[in-house]
Order: sequence, then C-alpha cells, then structure tokens
Amino acid sequence: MKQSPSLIGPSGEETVLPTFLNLPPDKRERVVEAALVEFADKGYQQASLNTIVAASGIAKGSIYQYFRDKKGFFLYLFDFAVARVRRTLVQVKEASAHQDFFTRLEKSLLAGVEFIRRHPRIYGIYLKILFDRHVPRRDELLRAVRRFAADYLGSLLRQGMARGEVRADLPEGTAVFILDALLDRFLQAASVPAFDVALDLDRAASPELEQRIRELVDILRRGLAR
Amino acid sequence: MKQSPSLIGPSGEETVLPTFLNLPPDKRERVVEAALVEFADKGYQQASLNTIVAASGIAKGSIYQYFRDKKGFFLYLFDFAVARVRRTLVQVKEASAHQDFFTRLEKSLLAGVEFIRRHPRIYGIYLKILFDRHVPRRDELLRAVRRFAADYLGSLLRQGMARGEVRADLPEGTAVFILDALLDRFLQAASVPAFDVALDLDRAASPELEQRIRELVDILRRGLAR
Amino acid sequence: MKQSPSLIGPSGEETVLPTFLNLPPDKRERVVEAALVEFADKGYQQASLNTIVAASGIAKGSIYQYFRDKKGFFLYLFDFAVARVRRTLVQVKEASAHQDFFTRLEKSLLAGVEFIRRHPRIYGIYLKILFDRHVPRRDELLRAVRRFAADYLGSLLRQGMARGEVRADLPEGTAVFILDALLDRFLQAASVPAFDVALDLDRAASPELEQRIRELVDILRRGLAR
Amino acid sequence: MKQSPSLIGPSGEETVLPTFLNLPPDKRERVVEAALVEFADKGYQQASLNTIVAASGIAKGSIYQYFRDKKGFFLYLFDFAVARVRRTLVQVKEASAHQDFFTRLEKSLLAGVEFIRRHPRIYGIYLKILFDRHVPRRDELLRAVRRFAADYLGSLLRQGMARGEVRADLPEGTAVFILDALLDRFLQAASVPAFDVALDLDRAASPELEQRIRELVDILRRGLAR
DNA sequence: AATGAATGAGAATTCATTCAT
DNA sequence: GATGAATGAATTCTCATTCAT
Repeated sequence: MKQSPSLIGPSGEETVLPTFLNLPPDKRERVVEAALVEFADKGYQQASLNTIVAASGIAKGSIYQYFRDKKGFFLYLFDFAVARVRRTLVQVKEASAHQDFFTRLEKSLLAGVEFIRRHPRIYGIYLKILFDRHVPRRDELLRAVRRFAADYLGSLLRQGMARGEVRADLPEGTAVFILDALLDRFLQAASVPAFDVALDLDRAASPELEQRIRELVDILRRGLAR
Repeated sequence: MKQSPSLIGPSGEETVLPTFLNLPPDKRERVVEAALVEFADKGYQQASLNTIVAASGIAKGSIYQYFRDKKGFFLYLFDFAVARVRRTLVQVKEASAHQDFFTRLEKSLLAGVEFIRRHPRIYGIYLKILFDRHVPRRDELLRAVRRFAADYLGSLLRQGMARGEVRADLPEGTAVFILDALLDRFLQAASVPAFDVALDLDRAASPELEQRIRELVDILRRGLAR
Repeated sequence: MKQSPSLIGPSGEETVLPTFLNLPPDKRERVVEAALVEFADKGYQQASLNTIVAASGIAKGSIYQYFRDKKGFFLYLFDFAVARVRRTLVQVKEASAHQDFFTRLEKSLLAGVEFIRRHPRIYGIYLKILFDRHVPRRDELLRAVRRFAADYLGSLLRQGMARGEVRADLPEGTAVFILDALLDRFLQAASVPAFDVALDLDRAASPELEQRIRELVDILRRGLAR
Repeated sequence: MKQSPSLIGPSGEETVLPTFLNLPPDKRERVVEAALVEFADKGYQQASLNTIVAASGIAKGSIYQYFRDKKGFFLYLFDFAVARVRRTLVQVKEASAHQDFFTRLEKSLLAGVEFIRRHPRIYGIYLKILFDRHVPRRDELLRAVRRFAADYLGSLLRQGMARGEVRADLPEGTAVFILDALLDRFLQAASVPAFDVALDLDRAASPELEQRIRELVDILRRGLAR
C-alpha cells in the first residue's frame, strides 16, 4: 500500500493530509476499502461520506483530518487505483516481452479480466470517472489513464511491427484505437452485467473465456498481421 | 414528436400523464429539451428537477402534472430517445440495402457520428444508463438498447455472409462483439471529449472523419472478409 | 338526500353553493359518498380533495363550483351527516315511546350499533371532529352534536323519572353523563377495532351483542332504578 | 427523564438515536416539550417538524441526528408518555391498596384529572393515536395502552370482589367496560373543551370536581356493590 | 488526533386554490 | 357550468462541512 508519486500533478493544494499516511495500516486499509466500495458503486457525487464512515468505523470528522474534503478523498483513491493498475500491466508486459504480438494481446486480455475480477472496485471507479462529467479534475484523470493505455498498446504494436509480426503500413492511430476499444469493451463486458448481448462474458468461466479471447485475436490477426 | 409504443413494457403503471401529451408543442419541447440536458449531464439520481423547471420556465408543481414522479419523467425521456435512435438507424439500414457489407458499416458509422452531433443529449442519456447501476429499471432499459444494436449488426453481418462478402466460418458472436465494440467506442470517442487518445475524433471535421472511418473499416475488411 | 336547514347557523358566508344543490342527484351522491369516505378516513386537514375528485369522477375545479372551499365542503358534509343521525334517533325514540326507560336504552344502543354499521363514514366523521382541534368551526359543530345527544338522553331520563322507573333523587347531569359516556363508548368500541379491550364488540354478532347490551343495562338498572 | 424499556417492542430498528440521549438535559427537554405540544395539537401526520425545530430552537437537520425519522420521533414520545402515565397510576394503586373499591375508584379518577391537568400534552397524544388510523404502528400502541387500563381496572375490580365489596355475580368484562368507559370519558371531558355538555368538567374547580366524582361513584356503587 | 453534534442548503413530492378555455 | 393545467408554499429527509470538546 505504499503510495507512488501522484499521477495527477499537484494542482496547487495537497489533497491527502499527512495524518492519513501516518495511520496504522489496517485502519488505513479499512478506510480505503470502504471508500472504494462506495465510490465505485455510486460515483463521485452520489457517494455518501456517511456510508463510508459507517462502513469503516471511523468518526465523521476524521475524514477531514485525513483529506482536505470529499474531492481530495476521491483524488487520493484515484491515484491509489491507478498505481495498482499500472503495476499489474507493467508486470504482464515484462513477463511476455519475448512472445509475439498476438500472444501478448491474448495475455493482456486475460490479465485484464483477472484483474477486474480480483479488484472490481478499481475498475468500477474508472468507469465512473469516464462517464461523469462532474468528477473533480476529471479531464486530467482521464487523460492520465487513457494515455497510459495508449502508450501500453502503442508500445506493444510498435514492437510487433519492428519484429515483422504486424503490417508496417498500418495507420498506427487507428490500430491503437481498435485495440483500445476492444480491450476496454472486453473488460467492460466482463465486469458490467447485461453489458454485452453477444458473448455473456460476465458469467464466462475460464476455458470459455480463453476461447472467446482466441477468436477475438484471430480476427485481429487477419486484420493486422503481415 | 409522436410517441411510438413504449419500448419498455408497461410495468403496471403509466409514467407520462396525458396532461403532458396535450401540452402545446413548443412548451413540451422546452421541457423535454431542458430535461435531456439535465439528465444527460448529471445522470438520473444527480439530475435536479429544480434545474429542469428553472430552465424550462415552468412551475415546480407542474412536473407532477406531467409525470407521475422523477422516475416516470426519466423513463419517458428514455423512450423518447430510443425512438429517435431507432428511426435513424432503420433509415440508414434501408437506404443502403443494396450496398456491400463494408460500405454499410462505413455509412452506419458516419450516420452514428452525425446523429450524436445533432442529438448529443440522447447519446449522453444512454451512457448514463450504461454506467449507473442505480437508474430505475436499468437492466430492462439496457437490454432494450443493446439487443437492438446486436440485432442491427447481426442482421448486417448475416446479409454480408449470405452475399459472400464476409467469411462464412466466422464465429458470429465474436464478430458482432467486435463490431459493436468498435461502433460504440467510435461514437463515444466522437462525443466525449478526452475520451480517445488516439484519434481526436471529437474535433475531427468531416473529411478527416471519413478518412478515419475508411482506415478502420479497411482493417476490419482484412479481418472479416472472405 | 334533501337538506334540512343547517344545524350550524350561517356564520356570515354561504358554504355550499346553489350549483351543487342543482346537480343531478346521482352525481351529487357520488360526490358526497367519496367525500365522506375520505374525510372519515383522514380527518379534515389530511383529507385530499384530489382523492375525492378522483373517486367521484368530477373535475377538480368543479369542487369550487359547488363549495366555497375545502372548509365549506366539510361543513356541508357535517350538516348532511348530522341530519341523518338525528332522523334515525328520533325514529327510535318515537317508536319506543310507550316502553320503559331501560328497554328504551337497550333499543337505543342496538339502533346505534346498527346505524354505525350501516353508515360507518358518518360516525367516523364525528370522531374526527371530536379529536381534531383544527377542524374549522369545530366548537360549534361539536356543541351541536353533543347538545343533541344530551337532549335525547336527558329527555329519556326525565320521562323515566316521571314514570317512576328511575330514582327521582338522581343528579341529572351526572346520570346523563354516565349514559352518554356508555352509549358513546359502546358505539366507539363497536366501530373502532382495537378500541375496547374488554368486550370485542366490533366483531360481535347480533345475539352476543344483545347479551352485552342486556348486561350493561342490568348494571345501569341497579344503579339508576328506583 | 430516564427511559424505561420500550413498551412497544423493538420492531427491528432503533428509533431514538444515542445522540439524543446524550444531549444536555435542558435541550432534550426543550425538544421533547416542543414535540409534545405539536404532536398533541396536530396529530402524527399533521404535525410539522418545521414547527418543532422552530419552537425548540434547533436546526432542521438536528432532528435526524436524534431520531431515525418522523416516525421514530413519534414513537419515542409515545414511550415517554406511557412511562409517565404508568408511573402515576401505579403510585395511586399502591397508595390506596388498603382502601375499599369505591374509594379507590374515586382516588383514581381524581388522580387522573390531576395528571391530565399537569400533563395535558400526554393525554392529547393518546387521544390522537386513538382516533387517527394512520398513526404508525397504531394498533400496537393502542393495545399497549388499553390493555394497561383494562389490567388496572380488572385488578381493582377483582380485589373488590374478593373483599366482598362488589357483587360476585357481575359479568367481569361488562363491568370493566363500564369502568373504563366512564374513567376515559371523564378524563376526556376534563381535558377537551366543549366535550361534555352535561357536567362542564373542563372548567370545574377542585371542590366541584370532587362532588361530581362522588355522584358518579355513588351511582356505580348502587350498580356494582353487593 | 479523534470525536460526533450542529448546521442549513437542497432534494422530491403534495396540495388547495385560481383561472383561462 | 365544467374543465384541468398552473402555481408555489410547505412537507420530510440527506449531506458535506465545521467546530467545540
């Protein structure tokens, strides 16, 4: 639970106060977990600090000892969540460095689904930010995440081109767009019930899921491969 | 502004009251427009009836002459929105019936972007429903919309297969998933600023947009064509 | 449904407007019945004109063609109700003129229970007035009703004394008080479930009811008779 | 002002919150008094929390720090009121244990009138519950009170029978009914202006009141004594 | 540093009454 | 005479934030 340097540059004021960072770890975790649950379920505005303090067993006033205000609390959670995602994806990327582009795509999809199933709150927070224009400093947050995704996929793609696994004449922006869209939607479908009508990914068990991933990447291979 | 039969089956009670349907059209439109703006901007729970009545210049109590309650108001707007979408897509489908699969895809994408630019609120409402678990009767609403999208794309795809423009050995579910994902994300990128990092579709003018669409469909053609 | 001259003298303004009295009788009855139901159930303030117009199938504005306002509507109903009660009790009194005091008491009790079971709304309205200090012109209304009851019982009692059936040295006020209390409570117990704990009158069928009445009057006979 | 265990069994949720019980006593009393006034005057539904907060000088939101909701507030007051009544009546019963049945009746009536004059709000609340079918958990509340009254009078009566002061062949239910009716009506007449026409108890000063009580019990003695 | 009571703005909803048609 | 849409004040309840202890 160590905090990497904030993704979202300080916009003048601190958001998380030192009090919170000095808290006993188990208390800190209780607070973070309760907050992730509430924000992921309700979104920023609709989330209730009352609910969070009740679930984490702290006093209402304490929130304001830990964070400047609701906004600061939320921004802290966002940082926390992004750090987790980043750590996971970097691991996947490095662990598959020697494999070919399409295999890496498959691994990334699988790792993504696994991550979401292990940390449903975190993906939930991301989705809330994505679609709520009133989240504080939303543009900044989104740009951070999506730039990250684009970098990840772009880097995979360029490596694939360099190795001759992917057509070199591909318009890179469009290809990244396609990869990003499919990855993101695949994860959404795996996490939001009643989201996709075609594949029922949210209930899919492991073997079936891998089969779907293979079919998806097969089509992409035809579309993108040399 | 005539009301086609409700997409969402009557769950026992009426939602829109006859009073509203008998209103002078310009007033009705002012109310609908103000409500679309507010619901698309804030989502169901966070939308404020106060804001809507202020923007449309009616009295607070009048809302309850028009709709049973906030939920009823929202469901009416949803029906209204879906009817518009459906009408548009059906037109596109029929107008391009004689063309080949990939041309139809291009036309659909272009029509979609145009629709969103002309009716940004409507797409916004759909996105809110998609990502807010607490929207009333959400599952029902979503199923209606997504089944509609899947039917549309599935029907295009099967016609394409029948004409030999698309590989016959394609796993249909996965192919529909890909088309749906790309279509939806393309529209999202065109409507939500800072949504896509790769293509800057939201600011793209017509010629550039068509270029992007062509690139996208090109890759799909390789992936899906015979 | 003819209207006897108002019990409650005109306090300056008319309450029921001629429009209402000229209405076709069936419509007038529908309105009165719906209003009795609502006022008896909810009391004056809590009763909703919306509910009444919905139940009687008239337009909301029509109420104000028929009555000056809610208060006037209520006062009219009160007059209507009292006229019914009065008519009934006078009949009982006259029909039993030749019988002895205690038999007349029994008959009155039985007639009272029957009346309440036939016209539960009317007794309900009376109870509401009795206990809601905010009913318009309440004191006036109550005095009318209770003076009526006291006259009725006082007249029975004095006839009983004159005939030598009742002790002559009885303090009349106290005796009337006892009779009134028992009569009223007996009727309340017969009409409001969970009102009396001792006798379960509200569910009592005719023979059992008559048995209770006889026991009650027996005790009274011992207390009051010569 | 200590709270005896709730008469009305816990129906799953707490109603009064600890915040209220920890309040400084003078503030707590201000709130209780203002609420008793308002609920006794208007009844449950018609009572306005706005009025109560204004009268007790607290903020609107504070009510919800003290009680779950309006219903909880009301139930707390009911408990509070019943505890007071019970305490008083038990004292009377014990203080007169060695006296004969009819003397005890007189004492009870007198104590009742005194109680009502000292705590008019409390009797007012009871009357509201009695006649408003829409009070939350009304049946439960009423049963508690009336069972209590029936027990009290039944116990007095049986002791009177055992000592040979009261006829042994009396139908107990009917006798209790009579006693309950007279006691209750006597108190009502003493508390609700314009309630009884015969005795003018509400304005009666002490000596006159005692005279009325003696007359009443005399008649009862004839009716009930051996 | 922790607590939790206090606050008041703002939410959805109901309703008696008015008035143009 | 009948209609029913319009109105706005009043209702209960929620919540982020402050502050004295």
